[in-house]
Amino acid sequence: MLTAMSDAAPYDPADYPPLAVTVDLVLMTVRDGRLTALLQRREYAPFAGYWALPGTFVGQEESLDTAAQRVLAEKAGMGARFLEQLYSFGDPLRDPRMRVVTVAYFALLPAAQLEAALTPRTDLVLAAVDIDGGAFGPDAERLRTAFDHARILGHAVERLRGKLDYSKLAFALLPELFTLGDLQRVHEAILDRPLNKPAFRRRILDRGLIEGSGLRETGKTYRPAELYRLRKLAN
Amino acid sequence: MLTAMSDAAPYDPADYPPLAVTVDLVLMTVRDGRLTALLQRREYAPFAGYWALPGTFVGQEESLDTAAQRVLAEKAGMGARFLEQLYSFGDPLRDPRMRVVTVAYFALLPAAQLEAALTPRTDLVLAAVDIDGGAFGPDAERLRTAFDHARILGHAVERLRGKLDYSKLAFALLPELFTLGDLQRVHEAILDRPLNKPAFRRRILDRGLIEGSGLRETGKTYRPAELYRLRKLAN
DNA sequence: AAAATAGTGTCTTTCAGACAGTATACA
DNA sequence: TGTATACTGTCTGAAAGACACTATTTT
Repeated sequence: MLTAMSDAAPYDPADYPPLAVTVDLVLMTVRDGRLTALLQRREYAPFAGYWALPGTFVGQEESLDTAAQRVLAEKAGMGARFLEQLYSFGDPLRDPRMRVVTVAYFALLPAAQLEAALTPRTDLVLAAVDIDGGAFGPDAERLRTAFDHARILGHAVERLRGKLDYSKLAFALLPELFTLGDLQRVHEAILDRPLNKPAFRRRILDRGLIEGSGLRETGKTYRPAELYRLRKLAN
Repeated sequence: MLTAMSDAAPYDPADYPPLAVTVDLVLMTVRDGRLTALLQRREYAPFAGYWALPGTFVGQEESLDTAAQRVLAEKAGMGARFLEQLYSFGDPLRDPRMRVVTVAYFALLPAAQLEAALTPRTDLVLAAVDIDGGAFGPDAERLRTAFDHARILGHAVERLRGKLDYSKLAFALLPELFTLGDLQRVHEAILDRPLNKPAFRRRILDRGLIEGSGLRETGKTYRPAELYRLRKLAN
């Protein structure tokens, strides 16, 4: 029986059971109006042929955030515009081989940037995801997900929706210059429902987070929209 | 250098560095109009004389939630009305003795219930907390907190505020029967600001989560308020 | 009656949804 | 000129803040 550590004298190493700790990354973007996450096909048992989140063991001298950034750099090449810890999962049976506690993170990237980083790989897919953690391939077929990763995906979508209105997270999914239409489509993809255009514009502009660039779209067959950018100011 | 595990063949135990994993608990209540958390005075180095959150090591065969419930039972006797994972902290230097990753939880209890469970102990205090993680003793003196526990406290207060409006968490801080005034005082303590009474009543009653009991307060020197209870219905 | 809080009515402001209209690019 | 989308004006309804008022209990 374990006892509460703050009751105890200084630790005896025999007192604590060492566990493996990993970080799993939900790397998301909005592509073609759908919220998607990067999944990797597993080659080996268990769950061979199933799709899993990219992850890594946490090193002995490494913080959780650093481990997450390391996974991100491996998959997407250095930068993400948004990286945040999501939730930790520690069911003793979540990995059938051994006891592993995982700390899930989620990261956001503009679609163009993420797709560019992925080109060489064939075992990676950007899967559309829903609030229940369901993942769907290019032909809308359901993908079988490994371990408890469906649950992690569901948490990520939920967090994204919850923070959309009061954070700057949507801008991490867009290039530096974007139109209000682009921004609305990102919001609609995350919330999975259409939004009222005038109300959306008013709400966004009233927040004062973005400013017009004076530039306009080009190459469109209809009236080009003004390009906005995130204001550089505080926080 | 570690490699992403989903690239690797089945684990070689030498591949992963085992870490100690603990659970720390922010056990909160509202007392005398102030949001407070349970802290325990540390007897031994490091941080002897400082105040720390109660915690425990996570057992080899034990889920994170179960470990949190175990700490809760040790401090408050079985029941909490609300227990939720908060955030994980894994800075390599957060504990000077050894590498410890901690998963923080927070739990809510009515003040009367928590105070009853605490009576025998003198090394425990219900400290008023603020959004910056500051902790204050019975005479409003600032308490020195151990490890990164101030940061954990700040996260807990922030989470509580964020979820107050769209969850039932406030009711976990009240007895089964309570007045609308009691409920408003709980909200005000968590948000640390006064609320408008008619607007508060309308908002709460329109949500339909509570129902009048037909009973009234007794023993008050002024008009007794109606006692409400949480409706037993769905979710 | 005084004191103290419970509980209500109503005015105003704010903000989102709805919807129709005008504006401007290219084919 | 047609078409597609950008952008705007305005009505309506929902909900919160402010504030004054009435109600009900004990002392």
